[in-house]
This record gives sequence, C-alpha cells and structure tokens, in this order.
Amino acid sequence: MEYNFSAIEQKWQQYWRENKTYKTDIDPNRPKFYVLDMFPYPSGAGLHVGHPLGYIASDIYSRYKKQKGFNVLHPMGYDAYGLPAEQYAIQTGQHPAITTEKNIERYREQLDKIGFSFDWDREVRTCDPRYYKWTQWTFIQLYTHYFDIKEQKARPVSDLITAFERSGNIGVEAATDQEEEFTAVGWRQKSEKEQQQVLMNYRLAYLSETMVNWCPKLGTVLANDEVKEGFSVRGGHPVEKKKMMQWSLRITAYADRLLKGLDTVEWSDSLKEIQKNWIGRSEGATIFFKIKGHDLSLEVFTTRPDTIFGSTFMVIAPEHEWTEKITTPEYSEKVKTYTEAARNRTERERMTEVKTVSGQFTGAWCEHPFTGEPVPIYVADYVLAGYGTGAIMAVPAHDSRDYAFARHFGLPIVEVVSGGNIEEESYDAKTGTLINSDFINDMEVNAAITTVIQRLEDKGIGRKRINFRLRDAIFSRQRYWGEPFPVYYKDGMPYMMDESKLPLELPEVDKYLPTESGEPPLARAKNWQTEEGYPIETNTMPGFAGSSAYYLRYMDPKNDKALVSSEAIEYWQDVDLYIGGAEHATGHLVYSRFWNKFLCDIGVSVKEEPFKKLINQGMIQGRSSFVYRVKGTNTFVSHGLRKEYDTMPIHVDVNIVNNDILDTDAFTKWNPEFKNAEFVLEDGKYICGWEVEKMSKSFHNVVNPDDLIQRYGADTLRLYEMFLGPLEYAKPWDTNGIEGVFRFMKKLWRLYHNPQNDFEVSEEKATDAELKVLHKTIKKISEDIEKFSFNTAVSQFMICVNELTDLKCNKREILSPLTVLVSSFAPHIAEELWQQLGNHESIVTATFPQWKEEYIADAMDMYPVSFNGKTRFKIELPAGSTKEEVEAAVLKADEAQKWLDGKTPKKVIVVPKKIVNVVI
RNA sequence: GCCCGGAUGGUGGAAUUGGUAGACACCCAGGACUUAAAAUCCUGUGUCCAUUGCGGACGUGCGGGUUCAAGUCCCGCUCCGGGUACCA
Repeated sequence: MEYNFSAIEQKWQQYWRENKTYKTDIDPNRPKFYVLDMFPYPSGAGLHVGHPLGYIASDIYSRYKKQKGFNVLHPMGYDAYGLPAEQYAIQTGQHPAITTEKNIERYREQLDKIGFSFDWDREVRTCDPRYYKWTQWTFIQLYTHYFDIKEQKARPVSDLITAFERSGNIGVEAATDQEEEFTAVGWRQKSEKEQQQVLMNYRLAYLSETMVNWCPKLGTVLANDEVKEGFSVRGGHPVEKKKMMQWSLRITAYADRLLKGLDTVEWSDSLKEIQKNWIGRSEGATIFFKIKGHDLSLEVFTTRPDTIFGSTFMVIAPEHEWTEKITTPEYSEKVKTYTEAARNRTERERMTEVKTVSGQFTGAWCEHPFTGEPVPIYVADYVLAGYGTGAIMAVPAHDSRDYAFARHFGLPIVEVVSGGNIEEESYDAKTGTLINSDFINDMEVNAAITTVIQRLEDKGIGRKRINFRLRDAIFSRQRYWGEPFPVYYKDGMPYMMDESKLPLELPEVDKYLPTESGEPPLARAKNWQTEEGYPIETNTMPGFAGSSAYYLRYMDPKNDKALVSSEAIEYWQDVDLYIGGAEHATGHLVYSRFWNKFLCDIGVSVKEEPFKKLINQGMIQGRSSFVYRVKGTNTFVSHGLRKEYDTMPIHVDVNIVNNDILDTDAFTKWNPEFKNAEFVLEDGKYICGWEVEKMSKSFHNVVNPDDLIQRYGADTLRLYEMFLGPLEYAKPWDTNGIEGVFRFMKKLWRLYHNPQNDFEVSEEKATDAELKVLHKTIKKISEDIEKFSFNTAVSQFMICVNELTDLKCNKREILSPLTVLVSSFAPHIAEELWQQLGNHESIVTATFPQWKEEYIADAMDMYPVSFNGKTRFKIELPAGSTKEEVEAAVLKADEAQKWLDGKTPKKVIVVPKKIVNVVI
C-alpha cells in the first residue's frame, strides 16, 4: 500500500508519547489559550463515533492556535463518579473503583488512537482523593461563607457573627431563609445550638429539611435538572416529592449574577436562552392582604400589580403553612380532604392533570388593600408552594389559569385592562389601558405597575420584588460512589472537619446498598466516625460536585497545597474555548458558573465567568438499517420489493451492511434466529431500508471508531467527522461517505511521492497558478478554523489537492506550507510528510503560514450577466474595470444581442466584481 | 401551550453585507487500465422538455410581498428537532 496509515499512525503516536510533545507549562513569553472539552463519564460501552466529534474539533483548534504562537492548555480527564458503575457494583459486588479504572483504561486506549494533543500529565479524575480533596475543601468554604446582597458577593460567616453581635440581624442584607428578626441582645441570649441554627439559614452550603425529588428506584434524592417530566434523567425511574434533611447549596443567592454574566460570554443564543429560562427572573411586587379575623396578612407575589383591582379571589397552595390556621371550622373537613388528596397525587399526576381545575374554599376572607372589599381565599394545587410566596391574588380577567378557576367555581371576573374579550377568554397581554381601577384608570399597563407599587410602598403593604424560578441545589445523595462530606455530627449538629483531615477518603463497605433502616450505604462502613467518636455524614455529593471546578484543577493538577496556585490561575485565567454537549445547559453549566463565581469571591479564581466561548457540538445520530421479514416466515424481502409482501421491518447490524447492501452470509451468522433465513433479492442484491435514529445498541446502529481507524486510519476518521457537516448541527452518521475522505488522503500522499512511492519533491520555483492555489487555501483554512467551520475547511483541502494534482505540482515551496495547514486536521500524516521534507522537529512547532492577497488576486474578473434577473452568459473583463466600462463591454458582447433583441435596456446594474443585470 | 433552532438534488452538505443555487463529497451509470479483483483515472449525474447542433422551462417546505435581483429580507402557514411547563 502506498499510503500506509497504520504504520505512520503508530510511529507518531509513539513519538508523541516518548517526547511528551504535548506537555504544557506556564510560559510568560507567550499568550495563553485554554481549550477545554467536557470530560467524559467513562462508561462500560466505550466510545462510539459520536463521542470524539467535539474532541476532534477542539484538537484542531488547539493545534492551530499553537502554530499561531499561543501557549495552549488542552487537558483531558474523567468524570469518574456516577450511577452506572454503582448500579453495576450493586448487581455484581464489583467495587465501582475497579469498574471505573477498567473503563478509563479502555477510554484512554480509544482516545490515544485518534491522535489527540492532550497533555496527559494534567489528567484529573473526580474519584481520585487527591482531586476530591479540593471538592471537599470547596464545600467547607461554602459552609463558612454567606452571601452579602449589598456587596453581591460571598463573605465569611465570621463577619456575619460580628454583625449579629453588634446589632442583630436587623439591617443585615444577606441571602437567607431566616425570617425571625433579632437584636444583638436577642443573639446573645440564644444558646450555641440556636445560634448555629440561625447561621445555617445564611450559609452557602446548608443543612435543612426540604422538599426533595426522591427517586425510590435509585434510592436517592435528585436535583431539579436531574428530573424531567417526573422521571429521573438517568434510568427514567419515577420521582416523587418527599421532605428530607438535606445539604443544599444556596445557588439562588447568585441568581442575579448568573443571569447578568450571560451577557458577557460568547455562547449560542439558544443556550443562553435555556439558562435564562431556568433562572427565570420575573419582576413584580409582593403584596400583603389582611386576613379577616386574624392578625395575619397573606403575602402574595404578582408580576401584574396593575391588575390589583381585578383581583376577585386569593389562592394558596395546599402546602401553604397557614392553610389550616385560616380555614374556618365549617370548611375544615373539606379543606383537609382536598389538601390530603393533593399531597398524595404524584408529581406525574399533577402534571398530566394540568387541565383539570380543582380547589376548595377555605371559608376565610381577606380585605382588598385599596377597596376594602372582602375577597375569598381558596386553596388549589395550581398554585405551587415552591414558587413566590405560595399564594397568589387571582385576577381571572387577565390570567388564563385564574380564568379557568373562576369559571369553574362561578367567581366574578372583572375586566381591568382593555384590549381583550373577557367573555371568551382571559386577556393576558401586557398591553392596554386600565379601566375599573380607581387611581390608575386610563394609564397604560407599565405606568400602572409603577404607580401601584409606589402606592403599596407608601401604604406599607407591599413592595417591588424580583423573583427567581431557580431553586437552591440539593447537594446530598444517598449513594456510595461519590465524594464523602467532610462533616461530622455532634449533638445532631453538623461540624466541618479540619482542613488537615482532608481528603476524607471514601470508606469500604460490604454492600453498595442502603442499610436495613434505610440509611445511605456509607452507614455500612466500619468506624465511620471521627477520632473523637463523632459520627460522620453518610450522604455523598452529587455528580456535579466533581465537575464544577475541574477546569481550574487542570491548571495545576498536582498541587496538594491549594486547589490551584495563584501563579497558575494568574497565567491561565479562564477557559477560552469550551466544547461540549448542550445537555448540560441546566446542570453542569449552571453549577460550575455558580461554583466559579463563589471561588472568585473568595479569591481562588480570577474571572467572573469560567467559560468565555462555548460551542455545543451537535449530536451524531445513528443511521439504522432494516431488513423486511415476511410475517410469520423466515423469508426476508429486499427493500424495493417489500410492498408486495406483508412484511415487518427488523433492525439489522449496520456493520454487516455496506452501501445499503446486506451481507447475507454475515446476516445468517449474526443471530442464530436467522440461520436458515431465505432472501428475496432485487438485481441479485439484498437492499436494506434505513432510518435516522439515536445511536444506540438496541438499534444495532452503533459504529465504533476503532473499526474505522483499523480500516482507514485515524487521520481519515478525524477528517471525516469534520466533513460530515457543521459542528453544531445534529447529523446522521453514514460510514459510506468516509471513502471520499480516504481517497483524498491517498491523493495528498501522492503529491509528495512518485508512482514508485518514493518521496519526491521538486525544488523548482512555484508558478503563479500554484501559488494562487496555495494562498487561496491558506486564507480559506485560516478563516474557516477561526469560525469553527471545519467541514468547509476539509472541502478546501480537497479542492486544493485536486487542483495541485491537476497542475502536477510537487514543489517544496507549495507542499511545505500545505503540510502545516493540514497538520491540525490530520496530524499523523503531516508529521510523516514533514519529516520526509527534511524537518527534524515535530510539526506542532511549525508556524502557521500567512496568505498574501497579491497571489490570490485575479487579473480578470468573471461577470455573470443576467437579463431581467436570469443569468444568460458570462464575460471576463480586466480587474479594476469601471462600472461604465463593464456596462459598455457587456452591451457590446455578441451574446448580449440575442437577449437584447434590438431593444434598448431600461437600466443596467453593475455590481463591481459581482454581477451585471440588464433590465429590458 | 410558551421559548429557541431548522427545512436546499437519491444522501451529507456549500453559497460574506440580497448578487452565477447545488461547491466539496457519497451513491449511481458509462468508460479506461487489468487475465481478474483491488486501487487509480476519465465522463455524466437537480427535475422536465429538446437532444441534430443548439438550447429552453421549472426549481432552495407551502402561500403572499419588497427588490433590477430573494435560499438569504418582510407577512401568514405547514412539518421536524431542542428546551420548558400550572413559575402568578
């Protein structure tokens, strides 16, 4: 074989390993550039062709940046804690560390074969104690800090204690669940335990009894982003609401900064939109409604204070703390029945029954703050306890849910904003003029909102309020395979371990299951207590703990004195380019931004946002192949003839299908069930049908990169993955197309070699035509890499090689820069050719060539000439011709006469260097 | 329901600010080389009509519009993908 990819690739992979070609160090003389991939969870299935897509793109970019003179940090590691290894451990008794280690080895082997430029000396694994020491350390920092709202940053809890000792919590503006106010005296009168309980309401990592997503099948609590439509994202098991004592992170304190930061990063609009919606900022007012017969005021949150005169009833959530208190004896029984029914409905049921209106009058009334009219209070489960205050003022005329409720219970509907037809439906739009509204009559909605808020504040019965949908992140998991909390309990109160005790290593257990009494697996560990005998926390941390700051750790992975040294963070700063899947939009990408902001507040990281630019690579979908079995037989009909029979499509392994033609021998061996299969062929072939589906084992459409590397080489695989289409798009994998890229590789090789496959380049001076091809290519490749348009870059390589082949060009002056151009895409072949060209150092040290416009410029411009917008012929004119010259030349041209047909053109449009359009 | 994307040949896709639609490939067909195969090379390849040489008409999901000129801009739909869901 002329182009012996397997020898070349092995040779250079070994060379890179032995020479540590990709080792990176701080270098103050060169600008830094940090390219990061989302690190993988090493699953047992290994990599399929979809996984490396993003890695290839980031690798090309890294190599390019290096050749552009940057000091590039391009690390890789493993998100090694996770459910699959633990589930496997439960089934087999195999320690998850062993499974994980094995899977990592397999991943590494696969990754190495693709020829990535990772600096493996910087590898991190989230399950490594040397790594999770810093995860635990950060948790302690979160515990010992609170969020100062005025300064919008984290401050030590010790500052808070000082403030309490001086003047209590009155006037302290902090993110907190603390409702009770106290003075300095009040603070001092509290017991140690009471004080700790108060402080817990301020800490950024706090223990509290909260409503959690409990997944009985997984035996653990899940965060909001781990639950989708009432089922766990991992495994798809039902999830229910349950009240439990849990560690949480006060991420809500950072909601505003998380939102504002989005304006400063280069992420796709759709991703920013997802995060914006997830954070869910809404501006409105909090209003107090006096409850009749009680010394209580019901607090509601509304984004439409302008509609207050249309509020004809109140609704509180079934879980509202006052539900029982305010219900009159007369309604007590009914309310109890209702709230209990509501509580017993699962999340799932509540969601599927969205359209069903239900609720119950409590017998209680409150007073309208402006009119003094009595307003009835209902309890209904369309109001959520977890959002706002868990209570609303219902305005049926201008809120569709309130409208449905009012219609169902026959409550009055009062129109207060003109513009809709409230006989038909509620008018929810935020435009119109206020009516039936006393002092805000005739105002526009926005003006009315401001006026009402002002009036509420003057009367002391309400104020402007900004509300977020974002919830605090529940941080405990009742699982084994995760980071242990550096926490012990004394008198039932949690205490942080001393930093010197870190890392607190994950203990051995006899079984990876909860205890008989329902405690998490760590409760099985022997001596799971401190030296003093205090019990240690038995929960472990969730998946996002380890992945929230791994990008910082890569900067200084072996440091055992700090998460990252100030020298390293000052140099590397932040991630310049982050590539990964969009599925992390509401999980990892929110948590790590929060985590980084906190670390920034306490002086560990130096940038407010960790990921400057982020690209989501599109999913590679599978292309499934089908055979058509005649129902009830063992006969299979080719795709084109299937309609003549009563058939059933069956997935067939794509690896025994080539160009949609089934290898029938392989098929009979593929599954014993088909051993005696018979085929109805067309043109002597069995043609398969196909469909685009998710790439998955169950569809038999998984394509393994190892097989392709074996057949075509890693360089071809890299190029083909890029050639498939734009990086961000979802696109189906079709192995057929790889042949075209493989042909290109062979053609490239032949430019440097004679028919006997001997290296042979000419030292002759390049011609203008050859220089033009080269410089056109340098320009296109540079521009395409800068805008991550790798598919068009590969096309340009093909065009370039086709043209050079046509020109029979084998000149060093052209081929040498071309080798550098291609090296970031196909590093192995480039290294080989580079060496053959007489270089002694790796091509990664080469400088990326710069194009010269003078070589690209044409002496002539080609003008397509159209008549009334239809292109009719082309004309070549000297470059730099004036509009008048172009027009004259066109009208004089022979072909023009035919289309002019003797008429005088009404108008001639000349766009220099572009087009001529003659209007007749 | 709401919010984002997207729709271009048999297939993947290309096309600065509106300026030659289909680059580059795959597939397919025909041919050259070969005992044969592989590999390689050449030709054709949006659809339809005409094919004796020209040529011509239609074409970027659908229906309108703006413009000398629309895949690209505007209005109204259809379908597909993603996010989110009683968030007041």
